[in-house]
Amino acid sequence: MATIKEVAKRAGVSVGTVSNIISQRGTVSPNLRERVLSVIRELDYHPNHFARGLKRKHTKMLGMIIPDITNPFFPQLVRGAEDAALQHGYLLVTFNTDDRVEREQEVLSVLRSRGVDGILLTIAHTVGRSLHIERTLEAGVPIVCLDRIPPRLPVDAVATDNQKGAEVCIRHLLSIRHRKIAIITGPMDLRTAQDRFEGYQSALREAKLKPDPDLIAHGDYHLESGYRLAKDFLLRRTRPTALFVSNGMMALGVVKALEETRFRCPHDIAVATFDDLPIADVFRPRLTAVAQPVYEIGRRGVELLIQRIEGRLPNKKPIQILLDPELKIRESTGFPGA
Amino acid sequence: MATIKEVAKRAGVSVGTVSNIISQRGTVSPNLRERVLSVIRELDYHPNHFARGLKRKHTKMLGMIIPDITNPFFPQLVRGAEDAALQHGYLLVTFNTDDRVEREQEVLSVLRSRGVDGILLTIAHTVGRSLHIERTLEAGVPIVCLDRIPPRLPVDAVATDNQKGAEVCIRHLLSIRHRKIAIITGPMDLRTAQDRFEGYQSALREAKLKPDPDLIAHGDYHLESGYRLAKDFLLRRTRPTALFVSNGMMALGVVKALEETRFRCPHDIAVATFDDLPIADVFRPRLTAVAQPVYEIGRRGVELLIQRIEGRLPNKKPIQILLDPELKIRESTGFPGA
DNA sequence: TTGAAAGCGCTAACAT
DNA sequence: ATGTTAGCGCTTTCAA
Repeated sequence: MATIKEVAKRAGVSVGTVSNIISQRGTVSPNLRERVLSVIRELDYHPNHFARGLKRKHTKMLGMIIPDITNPFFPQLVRGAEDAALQHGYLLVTFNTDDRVEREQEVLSVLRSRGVDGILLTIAHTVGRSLHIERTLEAGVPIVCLDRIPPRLPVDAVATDNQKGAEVCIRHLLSIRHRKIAIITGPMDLRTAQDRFEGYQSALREAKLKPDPDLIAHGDYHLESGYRLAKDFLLRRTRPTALFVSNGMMALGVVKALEETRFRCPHDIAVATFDDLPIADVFRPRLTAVAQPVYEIGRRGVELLIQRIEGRLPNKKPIQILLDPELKIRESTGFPGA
Repeated sequence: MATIKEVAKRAGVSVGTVSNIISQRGTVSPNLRERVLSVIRELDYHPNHFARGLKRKHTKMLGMIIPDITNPFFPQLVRGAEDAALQHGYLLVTFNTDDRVEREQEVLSVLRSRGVDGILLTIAHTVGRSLHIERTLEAGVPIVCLDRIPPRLPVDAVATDNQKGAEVCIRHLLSIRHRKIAIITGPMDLRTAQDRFEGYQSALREAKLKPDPDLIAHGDYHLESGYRLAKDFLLRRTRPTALFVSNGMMALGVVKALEETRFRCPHDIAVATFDDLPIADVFRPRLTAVAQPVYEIGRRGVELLIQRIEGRLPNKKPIQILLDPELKIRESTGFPGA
């Protein structure tokens, strides 16, 4: 590895000058700059970030903690974050927690000792307060929560407006004359699941319908529960006419149940889902879905985090950004009036 | 952030002693060690990784470069790598290249200047030689190639035995009496695609069948090409009786084509594919697939890389590990003799 | 416009 | 057994 010293020597200048040139600071004569730049190329010189970090007091490293990269929701989130981070000269280090709080704690600790400048966090599905998060915050490491907003914790966050998404979707179902609309919820200790459920209920109330306990099934956001609960609904004597699924993984389970039981959609039952997984395009009929701006959440999250890190925010008050989802009406709910 | 100096001062010892204690080196009297340790706790001292990296010449950071985390093949690869890296005390930093060589170059440069100890690389789909890779290798940064092995470049690698996988699969098709077996290949400048194609051909030759150009279609590993090429095959006057698809993304496209054209599988055409995407479980009929040990490739890749980094390998000779895939026979090819 | 030199926090070789 | 100290590669005054 060539060092700045070697570059300086070879170019016949001082290290200070080379430093000025690579950091685009100060004033250097064009011919000198040219000469130095060419030596840099020649020697295949890459500045050492550790020496730099040591001096500059920041690592330009961001940590990202997600439950599981293997869940098709997250790759897009990571992509959005990575693209934004790189654009701003930050490195992104990701970790999976498998939705386990102990793992989240461990990872947080690793990240801290590595001195990351800030952390993007999609919290593990947790019940109580999150002391490890508060402690990290207190230690002065900024955190931006993504997708899931921890209850009772003042923290920067970027997420989808889940309630609105569910409302819009249920309203659409109502508008095409559905009255027996079932829901498979997420795990009710998660805010996203609560909000989507709340949206479901408020849309029904709006239409003067009262939520029927028989039409409510509690899943856990995993494929298996979608499969099982959908089968339950399908195999009843009186089927609901429509089914709203609270996330994409469970919707995959629902599709599986549909394929297996050979009920036709939307003929026998209409299906709409939260999340528009890229993969969903493959099924017929294509699924009506509440598409979350996942990539955008990652992007905005990083931008908010960097603003916080660089002190470009007016005050300490946490900022929570809610992004609008988009309802994509497709064949699985039939067509209005059909 | 407390420094080692403050710890030393507060504990009334020299920095050298503190350093010895945290690195568990040298010999320190138990009482001194106790005293220092308690000061460390008291001050909430975390060693600065940058100063350490600057000195020790290693960062305990691994870079991982993949084409696109959004492609369902890669999350598992990343997971395997991450789990192994963490286990060995390394941090894993991932990057997407979108299969673009320029991006691969940029990323390699970022990684180098960040001083990663080694790099896991799934090369971008490229034609010519890869100078940037050779240069990185020359600069002494070990690289382990994953999944795709670059042609004409002596480098450590871990991949699936692609030829064998294709052979086993085609042999199975032959064993259940298929004779008109079509193939959708990958991009032929990729070794994996070549090898799978080679396996297809050699299995046919073995059965004294000569490959029929009409049954060979060249795709590009993306969903769209699988969709389009499958439709071509399906809409012919004389359909092939079986179709072998060279990767999972294209298989998704094939399923889409099947759903759209309403041909029945395996009745009208049998389908088998390379790659067993987790998502595939949702389709009916379930797809016969050559399952790659993806997670394992990631794991073994990291292990090989760390051995190389830590100089625990006997010599400089590149090690290429080929892992056996597993044929999962399912309904999409019907049952033997059916 | 350019150069010299003092650290950043830590490790490791060398003294004591 | 413990302390001293010279760097690691870079940035950043300050001086020339």
